[in-house]
Order: sequence, then structure tokens, then C-alpha cells
Amino acid sequence: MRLLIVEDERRLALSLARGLTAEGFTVDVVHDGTDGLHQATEEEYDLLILDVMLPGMSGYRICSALRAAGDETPILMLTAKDGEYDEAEGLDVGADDYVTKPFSYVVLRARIRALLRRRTRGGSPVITIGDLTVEPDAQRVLRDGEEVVLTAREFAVLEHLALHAEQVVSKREILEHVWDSAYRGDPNVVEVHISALRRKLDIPYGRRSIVTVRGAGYRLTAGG
Amino acid sequence: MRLLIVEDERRLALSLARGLTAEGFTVDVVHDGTDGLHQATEEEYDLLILDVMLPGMSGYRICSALRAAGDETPILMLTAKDGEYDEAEGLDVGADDYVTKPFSYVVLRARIRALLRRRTRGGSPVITIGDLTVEPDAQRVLRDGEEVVLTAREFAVLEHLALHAEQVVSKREILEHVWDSAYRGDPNVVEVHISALRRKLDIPYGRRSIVTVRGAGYRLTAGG
DNA sequence: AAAGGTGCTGAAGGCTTGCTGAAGCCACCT
DNA sequence: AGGTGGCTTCAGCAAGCCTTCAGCACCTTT
Repeated sequence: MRLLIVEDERRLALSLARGLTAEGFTVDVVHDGTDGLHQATEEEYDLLILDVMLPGMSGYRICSALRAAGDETPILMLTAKDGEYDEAEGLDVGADDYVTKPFSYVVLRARIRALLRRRTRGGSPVITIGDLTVEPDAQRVLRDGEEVVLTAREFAVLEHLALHAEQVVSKREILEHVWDSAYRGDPNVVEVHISALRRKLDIPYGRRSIVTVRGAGYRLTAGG
Repeated sequence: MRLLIVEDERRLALSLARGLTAEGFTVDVVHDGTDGLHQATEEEYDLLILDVMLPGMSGYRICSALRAAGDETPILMLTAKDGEYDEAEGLDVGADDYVTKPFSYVVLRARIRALLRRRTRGGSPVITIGDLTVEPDAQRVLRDGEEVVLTAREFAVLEHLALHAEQVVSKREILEHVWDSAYRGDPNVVEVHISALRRKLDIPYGRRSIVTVRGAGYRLTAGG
């Protein structure tokens, strides 16, 4: 799956690119509107992520230029929350969806998946770690085949851990991915949610699947 | 089942193509009248969807050209609500049905099915989720074999949930599929209809088949 | 052994989200 | 024209979630 990100805020672009790369997407990044259009026409992508406000050429114009040329690649627009983005206009020029900033990584990821799913038919894969099953499409978690009800945040945290199973994930990384990337929060909120996850997923089943790695973060593991 | 869509509004064409593809149709899209006629004669389709107003060649003319050539593929016309479309003329040139814009996706889908049914005998499949049975052709719902009377909207919402059973469907997605895709409505209408569905389908039978996933949407599930 | 750092967890407040009854509107049918 | 029924909007209510805070436990370092 190849993605193109056209976004001038370098820091944001980079962090998105990293996250998506880590999930197996091939990601190209461009910081300027004209370059963006050029790149999009030169290469074949499965999805384009366009910021609306861009130097050189706005996301709108890129979008309508591509559509006029018969390009039907799914397009996801990024926009500030003030009235900058006109939803009607966005959809008119042929965008498929849009996300308003600030957004959390998980939200973006969900939207990306939704768009890709339409094309490729067949939902996103179920993640299995030992006898723990995470179903992104259903927003559902099974332990030992039995459903465990989680809140939205809890699910998002778990999903992130599951995507990096057997790896240590820092609180900071969790904060950045599960909350708005602009969010300046206390790492304690992560601890609170981890605590809740353990109470629901581990303790009742006598497991220890979420391991604390002191000074580093957490690791979701199968054995435990 | 192969469909050809000839429609110059790209956004509309795209969204139809997506929806129909997701339901298992093979869909080709063409944005120009002459291309449309060409494509329709070159390839074999089970159904043609023609916009009336088209660049190159109107839907009428495509239709009559095909019929003159002895092609009897079912044809569904799309038309604006003002007097653009003359029903008599449409039927004269050999169209089988027509839908006026703006239309909701479910309406179009129903018409498509109706046309295909004439040909192929044997309607579209019944959906079963636990002891809930959704019969798209009959617009009828059975709980435990017993008919439950729903209004059109209620049925449409339920049908959409049923098509994505066991998955979380956002209010936004429901709005886009069940209402006009151009519809910019309050998500609350969805809540109201969900509420009505539960009152008819769940509460009297002591079920909880429509699950609220806070912050995400609803999930129709068998267990419950 | 003490002190500081790091993490865990229970409780509470504030706030968002969702639910639902009621009223108005519109379209259709009689 | 009048009536009926469905759809949408509105507003108030309820519930649940998220976050913050504080106190405690444990580990590490001095």
C-alpha cells in the first residue's frame, strides 16, 4: 500500500509518515503543493493525504486537478478546525473524506483504513496476541474467545500496543498516537488507562500480558 | 453482476461505484456519453446506469442507439428533478426505470435490484443475524420468525447495519448511505432511528442486538 | 537505610455523548 | 381540504468516560 502525504508542517508530516511506515505502508512525503501534484501524477498511489493549506498550490486545487485528469485515487483532506475547510467544496472537488486538525493518529488511521477498505474489499486484519484477539473493524476485543468491553480510549491504547506487540512502547509514543498529536498531556493518563486495561483483560484471567518496562514503557506480550 | 455507470458528475459516479462495488457488483465508470455508448457495446453488462445529461451524447440517445441495435440490457436513467426528464420519452427510447436526483443510495440500490430481479429470477439474498432476518426484496424484517413492521428509514438503517454486521458503523457513515449522499444532517436523526429500531426489534424481545459503541458508532450483533 | 524517582490505583469532578419524548413540518392519501 | 403517518428538529435528561489529583508502593541510587 503506497501513500503520499502532502503537508507543509514538517513535524506533523514526519510523525504521520513514521507511524504509517511502521504499519507497513510505503509512504512518500512532500511539503509543497506543486510538488505534491507532480508527485501524485508521476507515481501511482493507493491513497493521497492532502493538507488544505499548502504553499504553492492548495489541497483543493491538487484534488480537482487530479480528478479532472481522470485520476480516481482516494483522497483524504487535512484541515484546521476553523472555517478554513468547506466540506461541500471539498467533496465537490472530489475528496473522499477529511479530518480536522488537531486529530489523533488513531482517528486518521481509522479513516485511512475505511477508504482503503472501500477499494480493496475486506476489512482490516484481526490482530492476535496469544489468546487475545483485537478486531479493529468491530472495535472489539476477545480474551480467550470471550468479549471484553472496553471504552474508546482503552481500545485505542490496546490497539496501539497490539500493533507493536512484543515491543516496548513508551508512554510518550502512546500519548502521541492515541491522543491528538498536539496534546500535551500528563503521562499519567496513559498509566490510568493501562491500569484499566489490566483490570479488564489481565486480572480476571490471571494473565500478565501488559508488562511494565520500568523507565521505558509497556510491552504487550503473548506469554503471560 | 456487471454494471456500467455513465455519469459526468465524478463525485456522484465515484460514490455509487464504491458503494456498489462493496456489495459485490463489478462496476465500470465512464464520464462521457460517447464513451458510454462505446463501452456499453463493447462489453457485456447486466445493467446500465445512465445519466440523462451527459457531455458528448445524452442518456436518451445512448439508450435508443442500444435498443436500435437490439441490445436489451436493462437501463436505469438518472435525472435531475426539474423537468429535464420526460418520463414518456425515457420509456419510449427503451429505458426500464428512472431515478430523480437527488436520490439516496438505498433507493438506487433497491431499483437496481428490482431491475436485475426481473431478469435473473430470484432476488437478492436474505440477511440473517442471529434470529433476526432482513429481507431486502420484501422490505421486511423478521425477529424470531415474526414480522416486525418498520418504516422506510428504519428499514434502510437496519439494512445498512445488517450489511456490515458485527462491525462498527459510524453515524456519519449511516448518514451518508441512508440519506442523500449530499445530505448534511444532524447525527441525531440517526440516533432517533436507532432508538426506534431498538424499541421495535430489541426491547419487545429482550435482546440487545444493536450495540452502541460510544464515540464510534453502532454494531449489529448476533449475540445479544 | 534514606531519599528520590517511577509507576499504580482509587476517587471525584467536569464534560462529552447518547437517549428519548414531544412538537412541527411535509408529503401523500383519501 | 382534511387527515394521517413518517421524518426531522429540539431540548432536557441520564450515563459514562476522561482526566486530574493524591496517596501509596516499589525500585534504584546514594
